[in-house]
Parts: sequence; structure tokens; C-alpha cells
Amino acid sequence: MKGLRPCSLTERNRATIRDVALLSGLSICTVSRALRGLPNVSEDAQRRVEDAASKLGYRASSAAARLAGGRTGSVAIIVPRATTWFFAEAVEAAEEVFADSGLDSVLISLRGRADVRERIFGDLDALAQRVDGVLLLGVDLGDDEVEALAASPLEVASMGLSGVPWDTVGIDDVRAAHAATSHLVGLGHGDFAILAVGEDDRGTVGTSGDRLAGFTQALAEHHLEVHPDRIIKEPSSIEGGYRAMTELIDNRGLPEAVFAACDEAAFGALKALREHGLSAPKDVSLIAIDDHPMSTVLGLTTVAQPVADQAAFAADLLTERLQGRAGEPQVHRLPVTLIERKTTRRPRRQP
Amino acid sequence: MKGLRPCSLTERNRATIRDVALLSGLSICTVSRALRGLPNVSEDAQRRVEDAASKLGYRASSAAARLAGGRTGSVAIIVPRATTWFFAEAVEAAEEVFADSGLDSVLISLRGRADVRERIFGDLDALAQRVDGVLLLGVDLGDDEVEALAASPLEVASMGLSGVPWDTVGIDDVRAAHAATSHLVGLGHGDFAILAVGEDDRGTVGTSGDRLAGFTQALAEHHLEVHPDRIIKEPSSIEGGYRAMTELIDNRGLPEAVFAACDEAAFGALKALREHGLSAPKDVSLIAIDDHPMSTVLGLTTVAQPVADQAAFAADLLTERLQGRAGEPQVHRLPVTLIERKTTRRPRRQP
DNA sequence: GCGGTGAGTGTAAACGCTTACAATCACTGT
DNA sequence: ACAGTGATTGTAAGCGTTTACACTCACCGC
Repeated sequence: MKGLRPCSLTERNRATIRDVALLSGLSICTVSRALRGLPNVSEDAQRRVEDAASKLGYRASSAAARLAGGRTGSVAIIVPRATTWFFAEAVEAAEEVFADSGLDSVLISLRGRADVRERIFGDLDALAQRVDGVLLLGVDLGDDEVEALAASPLEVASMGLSGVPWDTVGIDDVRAAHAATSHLVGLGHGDFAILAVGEDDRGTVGTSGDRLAGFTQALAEHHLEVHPDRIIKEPSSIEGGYRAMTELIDNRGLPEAVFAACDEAAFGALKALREHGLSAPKDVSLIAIDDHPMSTVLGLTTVAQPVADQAAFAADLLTERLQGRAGEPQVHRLPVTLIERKTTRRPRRQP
Repeated sequence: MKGLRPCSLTERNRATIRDVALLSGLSICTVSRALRGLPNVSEDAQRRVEDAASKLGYRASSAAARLAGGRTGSVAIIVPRATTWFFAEAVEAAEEVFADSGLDSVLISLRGRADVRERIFGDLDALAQRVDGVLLLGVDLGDDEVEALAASPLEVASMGLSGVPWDTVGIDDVRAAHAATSHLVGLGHGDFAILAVGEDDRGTVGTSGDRLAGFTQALAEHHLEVHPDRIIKEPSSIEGGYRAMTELIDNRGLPEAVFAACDEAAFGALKALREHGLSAPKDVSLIAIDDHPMSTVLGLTTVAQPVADQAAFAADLLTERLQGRAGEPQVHRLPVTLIERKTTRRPRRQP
């Protein structure tokens, strides 16, 4: 207690840990430990520190803490795109969880820009310098990226990813697609198509791949085969859905029932239908996955998934890891529910 | 499983400014100056520093820079909500600008939570400790908040705010509403309503207030008065628009033409119409402001505003401020364009 | 009594940068 | 010649934490 010269804290300067030490009559070190809830602090000391800190309105400098080897107090939320409803919803839910834990959320949108992706995953050390952990929302990762992330000092959690060596939460996409398709089959349809399953250089993988699998599987269970012609590979977006449905109408022939990979693709499909003087469910049954807020407006039948819940859950898991939870990576699948609205119905059998 | 990780890689230490100094044969101080583009560095020194830095893959530690009184290298993007299309679009555009300038974007969503708002604006020092600047996207500020922000060391820029002592960009909401309303008038309608102009404890202010003003003004120019009954105060959301239109249909009587404060409100209105067996433009002309991606799907006539451009512009202004630009705060208004689609048409005059 | 133990506390050295201030050096005008 | 000047460079003192390590005391079993 002798090395500390009294430091008059003026009104412009924040109180430092030193001021707290002085006021509480303890050393900086003890204060630091007390503040962080570390062991080996007597109850008396703990109380004195807390009193002094609150009296001074003390708030630790994150910069100093970070530099001294502590944590940065922030996490990165990485998304492929930030503009779609799905990701906006997920980002906000995650941000809320982090904010409530006192963590700053650094948003990183890949925006489909290869240079951005490169910049981030190519230098994870740089990222690790600025954040403690990474929350991946719907980012499809290459093996090399998974490896790099796992090897980095960063804690990681993800949403909508599987087979990764960290905590992850999502829905069972195969099952969701299966449910949607089964609904279509149950209605009595006989001719099916699947819309807007995206494709990247590794083929139809990830979410799209799973949904296609669920679709195929459900049909197979009813001894129905899927003609390759009925699988329209377009991005899972309004535009993609629009182009896919247009292709169906113009060239491949309208099926009785259509399963769109996501609600937004279904919206695009609806637009294409309308432009051709067609509509659902009159001319075709249409179902999707998501339950976008616009789906209720358009009466779209869909398999609802809890987007915010998934993201919040994943954010929680990451937060816990950052607080030191150890153990095997967890995998959680949240349930989905079919919401029947007005774009699906039994086919009218032609005479 | 976290089983095998190359320890050597993880343990590796980054190059520090010291290493650069050593390699270049210059002092730390000179290196620091060279790296930051400060004056009083010879061309020779500059080159040597750059060579050494790139050879070592040097990246400054933001934590250390921050602690030493320099900049944090990050900015806060504050939004009232992150889940709507409007804000998602704006956030991503801003994030892109910041990322390209090497700035981290810390996302803060107010989420309508008073405690969050309090936490942020009540302790701007804490925020200033973690970010260099703040970008406000569509956040309606109280006078006290404007004052606090202006008094803080933070650089500030905003989108969709006026009368503030910092750079701001937006559209002319009065004029946009005027254009929308004039379109309705030009079509020959005689009975108008405005939907989903939000209201907070200070009355109808900000964007909603301006749009209401533009509406009233356009009608006044044609010697038309607005009955208070025809101003439906509800939040500018799908739900709000739905409730507003329902109120109109059920209780106040369907007008000939409706101006919704934003596209999403119009979507809600469309839903209400459909539920009553009505539709636009058959039973009512409907126009809004925004040009949401779903508007093309639904054929909504609207006044398009460049959301991403506004946000990017504001982000640019903030970036420049952070780089030392001085001068009077700038105010920019970006142009809007009326997009006529299928929810508006001339009234069929009853006999 | 005595080394051993462990909880509670303090000392001081990092952490990697910024920045006053001092130092150097070639010119300048007188 | 010589103080003055301005451009360039170096020295070293912080910035506010964390943390390895040392220290002080009961208190223990023997």
C-alpha cells in the first residue's frame, strides 16, 4: 500500500483501479481479483472493494484489460448476409444475449465477397486480437476454415451448421423438409418440384442439401421418384424463387405441388405465378420453410422454425464457453411446426 | 472434439512494433509515426518501415493503441431495431463501408428496451471507451441525448435525423410523402387516409411526423382537408398497418385512397383488406414509402428511397470525421422516386 | 516447538502502443 | 563563426489492467 501516490481524480478522468485501491485501502491486485470474482479474496475485502467501486462509479477499461492479456469483452457475429429477414432476426437475438452479458457484438457480414471472407478466415489471429469468440450464423464453412477456427484461440459456436467441433444449434433440416413434403403428399398430390435449393462449388450442401434430402426421402417413402427436372437449383432468395418458378412454368411444366427451400423463395415463386395469371393454391400447392413475417400476409403455408431462439441459444452457449464452461461440444436441434395457411390444398382431379 | 491442435501455431506470437523497429533499424517512435502516416518521416524511413512491417506481417494491436490514448478502430452502429428490412439493409451498408476502412462495427440494437437505451446514453463515457464514433440509424433522439452525444468525445453521424449538430443524411420525408399523396390526388381520388404514423410520448415526430406533414400539405394544396379520423396512429410495422386498416374497414369507413407510412405498414394493410374480401387497387388505392423487396412481389406502388446509399453515405461521413475532417456538420438529402405498380389506380366513379 | 500448508494480500513486471520532450543534423542569416 | 531554425529521429514516461511471484500469518500434525 505504499507505492500508491494519491491520485486526484478530476471530473474529466474516469476512476481507475488505482482509485478504487486507494479508497478501499487495498492493493490494486486485490481489487482486480475482487472485481473479477476470483478466489482468495476475503469477504471483508470483497465488500470494501465493491463499496469503493460503486462510490467512484468505477468501470474497468476494456482496452487495458485486453492489453494485459485478459479478454476483449467482445464477440464477432459472422453472417453471410445481413439484409435478409432470417439473418437480421438471428443477429438481433444474438446481440441481445451478448449485450445482456456485457459483451460487445462486432458484426461481420461476408456479403458474398470473397475478399472479405479471405480477410477474415485468412487471418484469424487478427480477429482473435479483437474478439474473444465467434458466433457463426448460417455460414457454410469449408474444411480448411473449420480447421483454422478450431486451431485458433477463439471460442466458437454456430447456428445452422453440423459436423463441427464446437457448440452448434439448428433445426433438423431433413426432418423439416420431410414434414413439408409429407404434407404435400398427404394432400393427394402426385407431381412435385423443389425450388431454389442453392448450390455452391461443392454441390448442394448444407441447409439446401438437407432440405433436398428430406424432400427426396419423404417422396421415396411413398414410392415416388424425383425427376432431376423437378429440382430447380437457384439461390434461396426472392429472385431465385422467382426465376425457378418461371423456369417451371415456361419450360418444364407446372407441377401440382411445389416445395420452396425457404419462404423468400416462395415469395418469388408467388410473384412468378401471379405474372402468369396463376396462383396458389388454385393452380399449384406451395409450401416452404421459415415462417417469415410476410408469410402471414401472403397466407403462405410453411414449416416454422424458431430463428431468434436458435440464435439466442447459440449465443448463450458461446457466452458460457467464454465464461469457462468446458466439455464436449453440444449439438442442439430445435423443433419446427407446420403452419397450414392458404397456399396448399387438395388437388382437383381432372376428369 | 478439440483434440489435436498444432500448439506451435497457437502459441505463436504476433510481431510487435518493436520487431518492426528492430528490422527496419529505426526507433519505435519513428515506426509508429510512419505507420500512422504522421508528418516528419523521411521517405526513406517510410519505405523501410513499410517493408519491415509487411515482411513481418505486422498488425498493430488495437488494444494497445486504444490504451495509449489512440483510437479504438471501431464504431458503434445504433439502431432502434435490427430485424426490419430497413435497418438490416442500412446496417449492412454501413458495416461494409466501415469494414473497408478497417473499422470494426459494433452493433447496438435498442430493441425498444428502455433499459438498453438508458445503459447506452446514460454512460456515453463507457461507450467512448470502446468505440471512436457512433452511427445512428433512424434513432429518434431526445434533446438530452443529442446534447450528451455532442458533448462526448465521440464522433457522430446519423441517418434519418434532422436538426442535429453533426453530419446527417436522409431523404426529404415531407417531400416523399407529398409525392405519394400527390400521386393519389392526381389519380382523381377524393377521400384519403394516412396509416401507421407512429407516435411516441413527444407526439408524432421524426419521420412519421414529416410524412404526416407532407400528406397534409399535399392535400391542402388541393384545398382538401384531413379529418382527424383519417389519421390512424399505429406503429409503422406490418402489425400496425394491419390494425390501422382493420380499424378503417371496421369502424371508420374505407377511404378511396390510403397512404401508408412505410411499405411494411402497407403489407399489413393489404392483409387486412384481403381478410375482408377486399383488395387494392380494386377497392382502395394504396401507396407507401420505401420500396421493400416484397413490394415488387405484391405489386405495391411506393416511393422508393435509397436505404443502403443513405447508410453508406452517413458511414462515409463518419469515417471522414474519424480521419480528421473538420468543418460544419453536413446535411444531405438523397432523392426518392415514385414507382407505380399495381395498388393504385383511378377511382371508378359510382353513378 | 517446527517445517508444512494454504488463504489472503502485496509488489512489480509485463502488455504494445502513443506522445511529450530531448537530441541530432544540416542549413540559415548575420 | 554562431545562435537560430526546421526537419528528422530517439528516449522514456505513461496508458490501466493482469498476473507471476513473493510475502505474511494463522493453523496444522507431529
